[in-house]
Amino acid sequence: MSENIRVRFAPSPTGPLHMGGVRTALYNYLFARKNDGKMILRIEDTDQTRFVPGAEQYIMESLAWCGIQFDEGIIEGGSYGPYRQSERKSIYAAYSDQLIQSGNAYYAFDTAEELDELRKQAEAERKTFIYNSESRKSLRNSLNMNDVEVKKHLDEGVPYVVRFLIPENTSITMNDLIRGTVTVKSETLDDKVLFKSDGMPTYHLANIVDDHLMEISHVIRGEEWLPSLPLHVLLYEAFEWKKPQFAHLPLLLKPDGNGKLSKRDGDRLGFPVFPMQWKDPTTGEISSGYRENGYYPEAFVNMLALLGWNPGSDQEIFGMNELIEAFSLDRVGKSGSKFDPEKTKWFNHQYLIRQTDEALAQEWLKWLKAEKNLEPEKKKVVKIVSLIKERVNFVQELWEEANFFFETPESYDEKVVKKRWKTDSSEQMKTLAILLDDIQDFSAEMIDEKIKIWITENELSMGGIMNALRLLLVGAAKGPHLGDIMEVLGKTESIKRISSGIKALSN
RNA sequence: GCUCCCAUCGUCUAGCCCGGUCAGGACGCCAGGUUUUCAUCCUGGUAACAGGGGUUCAAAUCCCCUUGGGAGUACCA
Repeated sequence: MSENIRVRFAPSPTGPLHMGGVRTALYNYLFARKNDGKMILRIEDTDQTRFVPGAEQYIMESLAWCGIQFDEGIIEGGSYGPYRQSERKSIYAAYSDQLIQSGNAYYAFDTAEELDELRKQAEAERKTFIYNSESRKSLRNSLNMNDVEVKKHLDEGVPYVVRFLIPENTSITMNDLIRGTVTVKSETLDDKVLFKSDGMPTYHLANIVDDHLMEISHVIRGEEWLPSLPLHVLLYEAFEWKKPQFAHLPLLLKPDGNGKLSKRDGDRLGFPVFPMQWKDPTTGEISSGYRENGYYPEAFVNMLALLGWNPGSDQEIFGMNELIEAFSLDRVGKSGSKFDPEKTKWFNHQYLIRQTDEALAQEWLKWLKAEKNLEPEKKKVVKIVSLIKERVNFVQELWEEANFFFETPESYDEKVVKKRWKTDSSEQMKTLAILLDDIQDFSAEMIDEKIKIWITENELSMGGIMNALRLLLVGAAKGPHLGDIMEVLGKTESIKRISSGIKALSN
């Protein structure tokens, strides 16, 4: 029996989760489900200064909207809790102490200001200050003090942090499921802070301790963590703990130019970068979300899944269960992916046209009530939707393609008038109106048949008649089959539009 | 700057590990066809192995260098 698969998604509640984060969560989720493992949500809120109210709630709601479910977490519970690091505060100090005792960490009494100053100085000389095997020899830390001095500092309550002691002259070899073997020399690493002077652990310590305690088997996270992997590996070794397997996901890049996808790109190029709308609690600024923009969560997830992973086949449309079935970490690419807002729309189109007419009508009915204060008969809406759904990417775009079903045209597209409204159109339309009035069963089939016969008998041009008629009924050169339009409008409305149109255009 | 990661059409990508295919698919774009219009749809087209060196009968595929891009470099995660 192999080990139990346990993965976690560990966001920091410092703001809305952006789509890159959603993708990381998604890959974790797919991996867990595929391998009969557990998916855990852990909130990493060790930085009290960056706490943003509502962010935690937002993260959970977004993931729920996407259909990403957790087996353990702050809502779901579980036997490895608590799942919020701020509530695990008491756990970490002992591990920090353990590292000091084993000689893997030390106290550092340098103040933030002192270090800032050193960084500034180094920068002036076009160098970078690093707290490492070289510089630590001349700084205010326990490595340079005897036990009495250290104790004195501690007893007097001098603020301190705990730093990890990077071993000298070794090379660290790490294995990444996506990148293979990565090797780094220990001299290039710095003695990272593990425990802050405010009594909270840093990400590095809390993360390793919690992953160990929660028996995480696979750490699947963004590539921005790759540079701290050596530290994490060293930490596991210092604790003498079994390491999880690591997989560092490539980043999501901006659609144009270079760099990591950011909120600004969305504003600039006009697409959401967040799954749901977010209102900044301090500035009140609103960032748009996929949900509010009319995207189906399935489409959003499908798009995200294919951004950096592929099934190795030509299939592009995947439901969640199909994604789970097909997913594997070794088909995740190594290079960053530029996000394509256009293809995202295409995905939504694919999901929209797969909705049943009934379901789509239900959605649109809600929209019509909310946006246009219309409450049309459902049967009619189902019919309209069946006629036009192929044309749109979003439910809210249906109106643009179908407004004429609800509103009598008030103006007529001038270009079309010029092209389609001929001198004899007026007479022809009058005759046609009488013909239509005569039809008892006002169905598309019947209408089509009658018109066709009339046109043939009088040797009229199909295009000429139909285009002029369309102009009167729709006001423009757009829309589905005319027979269908008239069936939906009904006899009375159709004839009314023809008469008023003739009147308007004869002036 | 330093450390690490990455590199196939404009974009997402298959192919690379285990060298031999007209380098395949999708989005977008363009053209043609269907249609009473528009859209859909169908057909076709556009367009890539970053550059250079090796290894080999043969390199997108293996090796090296260059270039380009990305990330990290906080008492943030």
